Amino acid sequence: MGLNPKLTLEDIARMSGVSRSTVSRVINQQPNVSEPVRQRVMDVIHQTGFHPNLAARSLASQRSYIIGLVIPRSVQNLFSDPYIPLLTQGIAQTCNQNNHTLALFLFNTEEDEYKLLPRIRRPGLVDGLIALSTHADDELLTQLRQGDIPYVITGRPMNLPDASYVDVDNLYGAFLAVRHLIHIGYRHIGTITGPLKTTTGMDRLEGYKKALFESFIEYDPRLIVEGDFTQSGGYYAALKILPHQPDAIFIASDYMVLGAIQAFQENGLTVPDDIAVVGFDDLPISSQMSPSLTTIRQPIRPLGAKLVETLLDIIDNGSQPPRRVIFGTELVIRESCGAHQKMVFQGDG
Amino acid sequence: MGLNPKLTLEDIARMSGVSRSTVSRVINQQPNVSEPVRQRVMDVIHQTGFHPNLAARSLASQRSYIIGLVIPRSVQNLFSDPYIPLLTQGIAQTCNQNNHTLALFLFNTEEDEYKLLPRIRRPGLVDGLIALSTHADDELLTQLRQGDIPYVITGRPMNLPDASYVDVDNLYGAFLAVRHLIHIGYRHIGTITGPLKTTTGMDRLEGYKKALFESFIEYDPRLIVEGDFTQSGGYYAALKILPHQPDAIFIASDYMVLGAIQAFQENGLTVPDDIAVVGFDDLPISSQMSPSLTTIRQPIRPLGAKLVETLLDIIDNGSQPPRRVIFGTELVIRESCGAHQKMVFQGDG
DNA sequence: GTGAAAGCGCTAACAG
DNA sequence: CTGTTAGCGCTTTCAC
Repeated sequence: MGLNPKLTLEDIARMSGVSRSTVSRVINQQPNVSEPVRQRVMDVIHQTGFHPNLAARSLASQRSYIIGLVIPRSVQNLFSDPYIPLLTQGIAQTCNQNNHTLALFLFNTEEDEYKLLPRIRRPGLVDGLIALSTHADDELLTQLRQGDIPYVITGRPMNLPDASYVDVDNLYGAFLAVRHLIHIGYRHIGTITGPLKTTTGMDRLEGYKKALFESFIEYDPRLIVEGDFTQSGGYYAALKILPHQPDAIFIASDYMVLGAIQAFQENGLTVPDDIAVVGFDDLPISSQMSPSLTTIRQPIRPLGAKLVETLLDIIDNGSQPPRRVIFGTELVIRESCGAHQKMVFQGDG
Repeated sequence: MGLNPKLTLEDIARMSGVSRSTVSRVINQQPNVSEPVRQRVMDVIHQTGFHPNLAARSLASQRSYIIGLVIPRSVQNLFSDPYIPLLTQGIAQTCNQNNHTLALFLFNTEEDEYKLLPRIRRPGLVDGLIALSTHADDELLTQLRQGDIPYVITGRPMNLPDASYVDVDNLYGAFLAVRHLIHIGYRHIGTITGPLKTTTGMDRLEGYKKALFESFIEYDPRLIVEGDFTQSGGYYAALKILPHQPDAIFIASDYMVLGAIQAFQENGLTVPDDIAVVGFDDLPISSQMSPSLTTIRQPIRPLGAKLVETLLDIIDNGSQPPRRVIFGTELVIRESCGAHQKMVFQGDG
């Protein structure tokens, strides 16, 4: 199979008795090649195991067919959150399907940031970028806006009116979660939020407030504790909220739930009997843990797929007008909310 | 700062009154440039925000400065295991430090495998590859051996005598874990292994056996259950081992511990009182969970760093002789083994 | 439908 | 120490 490693278009052309251009046309599936010729060239290509050199193609066509995934420092600590690997899987798979290569830019340290940002912007490397969303003052976003590289952001960015992004309906998702708790009968409902300098954190808090408001429940500021989407963040936030004795709690990410539940256990509280829990994300682990987690499902892999598709669209057709895609979310009722114990749940239409 | 996007070496050369070659020399930090000239060129480069085109550089120098990380389908389900993201961080960071770009090749489906393998081998894309280890019959390894791309493998591969790899001392690590349990006083010690068609799984099982053997404890085959390094794998393996009433158990990865502990809880067993546990990896979560996990620490990030360094060495200096790096491991004693309750632990010299 | 020729922007001998 | 020159292997007009 994989025979001569260093063939060029020229060689294939000679071997099939045509010109370089024709071979190029065949490889790129362009029209204007007669069927017999196409066949002949294809045969030679298969027999030789030829692959065109990508650097040369990039240089000539001004397209590398590489897209970059940028994970800024501010979400680095979240890399153990299964959310990111899951999203990455969706992105990687869609890259493959579209014959693009995925470059991964992880910013570990501030030093990385200095070295990496200029490199990313080098011409001839990536055709476009997918950036994980962060707070507004992130250096990365500034650079993206100034640069001329097509990009798309996961999650609505804060001060980037012209940016394209893909997001889920965080507000409505959180609203669903809290309304569900209210329907079951809880009234003293707390929340552990995401970082409130991100739109994701803010929107989910808004949804929480909206659900309470809709049911004429006044919210107690002491029952709102800011988390940071990490497991240990969830743990400490839970400790902070516990003295105020919520009977139920909406936690803005499943990964934080893991930490929070540990805090509950250490304080002798069992879920859902002593405290009901609804999360957000629906990670694979959420259905397997015990008690299984009632949560808001967001379509993580499809989100990754859409990010790639949107980016490719922008690369091909320009960044204007900005693309905005919002995925819906879905309430998944399991054990941790206590619905099955407390009442016969009858839908919440 | 980021001004004109489409400058070329030629432009910089003209602007600083020298030839293209000289600018190239300055950029690549080659000798044979007088200090004044270097200064002048550097000034122009900074003022213009010039970055050389990477595709052109790749083509001319036959080096892309991109290295690929290949995660085969057989470890895809492990992508939620924090081990992989951690390793990826180490790899990414070291790539940055060495001015290389990291390309991520995730094989989700069999289809991906067909599309991706040929693409990876295209000339002009990657300078070399880091492959996560898998079982011997993985298509990927076959392809790597046949191809002419430099590569290095994480974990000793099975039937690849000439391959370079970076690994930890799995056998001795497992040995440490089990010897520790024996020292504390347990005698009916079980193990949940990794996949036994991988060297990692096999070596850790060997270490378990060796420790028992050394203490003249005959091993009970019913206390050895094969896992697959996943959380749910740990769960089911634990269910399978429980009827045979081990008083302690060595679990070949911390991530599997998470599943196993859930199985213990559901069966009314508490750790370490009813069953002692020692894991392997020492993930960030291992010290935070409750009870905190006694485990074998392996230096995951340094491992990633060494992988990159080894690969770059191979790229520069050839793949012969094969490089083999084995990292040591370390027993980290926490709560889950019950050492502190059972006895005053006095080291195990 | 096919081929010839002109680059893409850089590196790397080779002169000088 | 610096400049000239010849490619790297492909895409892409433009003729025919």
